Amino acid sequence: MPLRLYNTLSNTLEDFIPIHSDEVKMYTCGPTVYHYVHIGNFRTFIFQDILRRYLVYKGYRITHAMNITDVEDKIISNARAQGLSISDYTRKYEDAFFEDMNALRIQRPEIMPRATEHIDEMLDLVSSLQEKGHTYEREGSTYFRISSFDQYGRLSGVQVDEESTFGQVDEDEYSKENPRDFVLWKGHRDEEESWDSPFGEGRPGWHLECSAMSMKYLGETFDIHCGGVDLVFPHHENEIAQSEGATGKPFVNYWVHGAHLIVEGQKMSKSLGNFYTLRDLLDKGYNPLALRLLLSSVHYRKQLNFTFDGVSQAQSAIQRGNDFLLRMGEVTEDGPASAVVERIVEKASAGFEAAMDDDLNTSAALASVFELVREINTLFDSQNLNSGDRDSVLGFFKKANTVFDVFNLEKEALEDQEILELIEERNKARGNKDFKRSDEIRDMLQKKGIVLEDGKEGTRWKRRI
RNA sequence: GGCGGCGUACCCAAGUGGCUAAGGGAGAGGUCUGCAAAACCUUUAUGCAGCGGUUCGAAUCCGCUCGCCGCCUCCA
Repeated sequence: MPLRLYNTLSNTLEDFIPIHSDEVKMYTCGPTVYHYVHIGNFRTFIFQDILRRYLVYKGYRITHAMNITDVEDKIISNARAQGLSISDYTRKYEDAFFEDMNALRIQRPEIMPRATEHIDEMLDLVSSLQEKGHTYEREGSTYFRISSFDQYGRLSGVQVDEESTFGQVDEDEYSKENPRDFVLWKGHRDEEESWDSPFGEGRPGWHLECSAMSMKYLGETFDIHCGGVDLVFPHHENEIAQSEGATGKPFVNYWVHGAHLIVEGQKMSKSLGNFYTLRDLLDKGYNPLALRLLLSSVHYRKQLNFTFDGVSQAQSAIQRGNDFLLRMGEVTEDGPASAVVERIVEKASAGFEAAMDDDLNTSAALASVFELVREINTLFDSQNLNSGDRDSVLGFFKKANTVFDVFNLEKEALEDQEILELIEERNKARGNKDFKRSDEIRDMLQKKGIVLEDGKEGTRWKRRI
């Protein structure tokens, strides 16, 4: 079955058919590195990660590019205020971004270009646009004239006539022919860092980098472009205008946008005091994978209300999956998989793929995983499982986890000597009815995050996530 | 002013015309245990914001009402 994706360009669900049958080229708008990336940004990056991983799951080779915006108004003013160069200022946040991505198990895109390293490509693009009559110059800056591109507004549905403009227009935009015209190259001001160019000394407009870098690495027409909904207008609309204006070819076939995150029912903002970075959650003791699951488990086109209770709930759900994997590790009897187990695995697998194929219905996909957990647990309790069953179940789990990547499939140091010795000592104490000593050991391990489970088959231990 | 989304159990959340309304969390009961905890199982919506309509049949389609949120301006 083909993957179906909601394409903002057509406002409908479409079968996903890449330009090359076995290969997907995709571009996602990356972070502006002027601050630590917040959990709302990560909601978008995680949805993109799920998409990319599911494409790989479907067997596609993937080339994924994500830009790093390291030149932009806030960066320039913050860097100046701290007396740093742009690169010294941004590098810290860029490094932090990569750390956070690792913690959240967001796969690193194949190509992560920095805007400041692609000024030449951006200038080439402006030159092409100039040759084709899409630009004009005012007060040292070069603008894109949207009236020269008749498809303008096709993605967002925004009307180009001036009367439909609502709200205020920036003062320094008064000189534009149309308030919706956007800057390609900003003329030099004050002591800002700047670059020489055929359009005068200056720096690139924000929209320019994504067009220049995506086409450089993915071609003039490529498969998927993602971002948060807020980018539909004007950013992505402008990207289309710049790219198609310059090449005369379709820029992107599928535009896929993720809904925003709100916090405790309100828009996340610093003034409301509900603005969180991953670091804030780690400081409060939450596991990054719990955030990953929470952010993955709501459909990407539905607004997600972040709460701390939600993170805890996700953490418990991961624990349930990990506990299940521990139990599967205890299956010892050799033998071929039974028909019952095979049926359960097939059902789960079909359910998982049908859900993901349906515009990445992650909630339903996870339901398939947990339904299997319950059914196999029941069989496990009746002692009916052998190694074939286990391998079949784990095979499914492993595959599903290539997409979600929240469960612990590593056989972690179960032979951890110190812990095993303590458990043995405790069981001896229990045998001698020395419950004071046995409880002491139990409490001590508990404090280290290790939970003991006394059951029929003896004592099992696990680490809490 | 324009455009759009959402409202399903105590919480999160699938389901968008027809079998018993997924799944997770929490609570309750049970199994296990020295006691616990943990784990596992069972269980919890005659009901899908409200009111009307279409239909043999609606959470699902249509209309109105109420409530929440977003975009149109830098923004994931």
